[in-house]
Amino acid sequence: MANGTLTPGGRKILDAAALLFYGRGINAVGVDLIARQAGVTKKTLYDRFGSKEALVAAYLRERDQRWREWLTARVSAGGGSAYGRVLATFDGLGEWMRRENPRGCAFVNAAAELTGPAHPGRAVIEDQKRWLRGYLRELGEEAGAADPAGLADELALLHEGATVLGGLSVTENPAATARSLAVLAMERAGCT
Amino acid sequence: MANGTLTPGGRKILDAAALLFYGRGINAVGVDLIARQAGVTKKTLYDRFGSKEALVAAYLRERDQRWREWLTARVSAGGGSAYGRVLATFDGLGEWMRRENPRGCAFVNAAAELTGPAHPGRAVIEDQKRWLRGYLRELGEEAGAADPAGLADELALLHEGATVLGGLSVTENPAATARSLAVLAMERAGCT
DNA sequence: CTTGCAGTAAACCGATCTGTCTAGTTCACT
DNA sequence: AGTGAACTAGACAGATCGGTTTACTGCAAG
Repeated sequence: MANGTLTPGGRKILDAAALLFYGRGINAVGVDLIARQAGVTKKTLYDRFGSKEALVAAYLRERDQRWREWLTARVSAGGGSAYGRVLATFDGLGEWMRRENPRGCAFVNAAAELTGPAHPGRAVIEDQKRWLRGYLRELGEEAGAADPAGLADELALLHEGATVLGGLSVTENPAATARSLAVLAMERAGCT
Repeated sequence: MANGTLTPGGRKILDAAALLFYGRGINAVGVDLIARQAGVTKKTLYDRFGSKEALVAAYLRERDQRWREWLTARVSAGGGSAYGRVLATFDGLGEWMRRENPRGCAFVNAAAELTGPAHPGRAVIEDQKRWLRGYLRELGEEAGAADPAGLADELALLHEGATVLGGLSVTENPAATARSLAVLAMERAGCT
């Protein structure tokens, strides 16, 4: 079920599901609505994905992949120093939030709904969070942080905080706030 | 429908609802289950609260109230300086998370599920976030922050970030991490 | 030419959803 | 003694839930 091996019907279903799941919540969206919105019958949906659970997991997996590819590409494209690359993750986050995350982090939202520990979506959520922390740790290491793991914890916390505040639109520009705190964190960590 | 004016049946319903809504998600919990868990009939539930929407709002309202009272009491009881009171909010958050927030912020989780703008719970969520920011702003002011509003944005972001990470249990002690970042933010703000 | 995959159309399943209703009981207050 | 509030018990309604099934069409590859 890799991305390329998706039938046209499957593609339409996943696109419709992504929009509906993120916009209205996972439990609030039924498979009938997804199929209708995708212009596809329910049979096609079950032929392609097998269950709603699996469709949810596929939705999260694809969103995770898109975010990773987009962020790493944007950070690499900047061409700045290692120090600058860490800060670029916050600029990237801000842009992503504006464009794709009006309702906050899709994974945090999903975690709020997928309470059963057996749900296949839970593994995807954990993966997503673990990846970001690992990525930030790498960048922190390259920037010469004295304690890369500790710095990664701080940076991850800033990322999550910004995303939540952006979703609740309680603050003006949370990504910029997070970025300015990241500067302090990096200075303390001895980054250059 | 103030807290004290709640009938015994209403009390049991609200207690059961709070446990179920927070633990399993709002949309995943039906009124039948709430009534059964409360040892009460559905009629009582509808006589007391009128609708599930209203019950959800009441649940959020009460949780908000409990959090506010607990935090302010804890911060005041410390008896420290204004500077110390700001940091005490993070100690309080850490304790609260350990005791009451294993699944993250109830309001962020609720916001993920209550996507309809007309839902009465949305106003409670906004209130909750606005209150925390205002409280942090007051404390920052007392601590002599050059830009109390800006500092409040930073502190609120740290609070939310810690809560989210705590709910996903991706980091060891997110409240302590947030607290250490808060120190940096306060130093920059010129707090004494 | 045929096999098999991707798809449509639509009926069907049992369970559960929010919400309503009737009928009757307990109990405190006046 | 009488009233009204709070409650139990349980049937009922219409909609929707996730999921299955049967029958049929279009089409590309061997």
